[in-house]
Amino acid sequence: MGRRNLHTREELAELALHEAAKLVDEGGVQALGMREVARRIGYTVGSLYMVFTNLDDLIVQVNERTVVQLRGSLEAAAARSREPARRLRLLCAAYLDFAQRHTQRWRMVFEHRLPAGQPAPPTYRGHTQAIFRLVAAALRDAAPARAGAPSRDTPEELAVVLWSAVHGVCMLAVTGKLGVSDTRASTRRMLDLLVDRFTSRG
Amino acid sequence: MGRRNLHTREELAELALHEAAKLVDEGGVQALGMREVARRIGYTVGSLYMVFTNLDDLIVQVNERTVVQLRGSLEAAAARSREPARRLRLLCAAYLDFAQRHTQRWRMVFEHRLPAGQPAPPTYRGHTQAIFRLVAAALRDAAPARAGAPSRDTPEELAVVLWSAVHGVCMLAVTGKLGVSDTRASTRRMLDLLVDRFTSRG
DNA sequence: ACAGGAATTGAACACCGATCAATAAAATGC
DNA sequence: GCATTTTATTGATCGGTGTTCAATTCCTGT
Repeated sequence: MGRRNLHTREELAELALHEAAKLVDEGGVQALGMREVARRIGYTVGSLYMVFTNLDDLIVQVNERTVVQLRGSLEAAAARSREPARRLRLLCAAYLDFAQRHTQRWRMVFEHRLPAGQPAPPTYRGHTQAIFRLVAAALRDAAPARAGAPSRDTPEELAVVLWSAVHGVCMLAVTGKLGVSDTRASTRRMLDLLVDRFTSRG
Repeated sequence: MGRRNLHTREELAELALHEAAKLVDEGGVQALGMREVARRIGYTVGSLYMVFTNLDDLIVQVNERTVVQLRGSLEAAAARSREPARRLRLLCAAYLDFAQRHTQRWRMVFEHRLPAGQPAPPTYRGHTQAIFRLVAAALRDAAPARAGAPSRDTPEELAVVLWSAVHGVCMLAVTGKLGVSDTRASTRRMLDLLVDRFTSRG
């Protein structure tokens, strides 16, 4: 077959990314292969290489979408309450919810290694930092409430620490590496406990 | 070549596991392959399959050793102080140190997926729980010091939360997914901050 | 010394990501 | 409307992987 022009390059990329994401959700990174993606969108491998430089590129672009989606979920959660402490808890719940609903894609974001060379695309950092800013804002709003000795630590630093911690709890819970019961409810309790302890002194 | 009997099965496994660990340390999971391991220990692939059922089996056994080594490091750290708060900080420092020294092998422990079927071997859980017990013990020792209202949360629950949090900080720091500066010193500060906040109310 | 068994190999298989000449259809010029 | 150029698409191909297994070669017990 020669050229068909059924889809533009953008459409082809869209199809591929969509199907790739589905593939990952179904069977983890391991299930993601160029041939399988091509088959599912009705093309052959060669066509994918017109749009993606290689498999890593495809993965990075899927990850980028996942991060955008995650950021959206967290922003929606943050908008649901003006009360800082409650907002933090909503953020945690949203993060855990996302990790549990899109476990495979979420893991891929954090576990994929790109080969030796250069780092993730700059847009990654943008979204990551936006997430940190959501947490930092909540922490900043929470801090003045506790009068008295103001903390030496900036909300930005605190946000990084707190969110890394939340991330760790979600990751171990979701991957079952805790060796303990990992019910949805118990994990939420753990997160509440973490935030409680973390914010109990400003 | 026929049988040589240069090594017993155990020795062969030992050689393979040792070289596999080195391979991972050098180039991550990606660098670990049956053929390469075989080449390095002076055998061919076939021989490896006398000792390991497949690559996943090899990986799991490398991971098991890593976990044992990690547990040893943490136990040594815990033995270095009887003062609970200080002991917690030593445990954190030891964990971070291990993650930074053996980054690739450490990541493999948490990131490796074994295919669909059964979970990690039971010895895994044993060591994992031993680690949690170290943390729980320190927390238990720390709790009575703060008199007044005793916490409703058991030290075991607290240990799981705290250690998951510590794990998250170490992981994001070590993999550079934070998007912020990830110097050794700053990460240790983050861990101290986390433990501080976490234990400031018993 | 011999037979039986066990260790070791190397070729094979099926799959993967990646490349690229060949091809067929659309786009363009006339 | 026809010829030419351009471009999308294919499918065969390459080197690599994990895995299997018949064949080989040596050790071991008698």
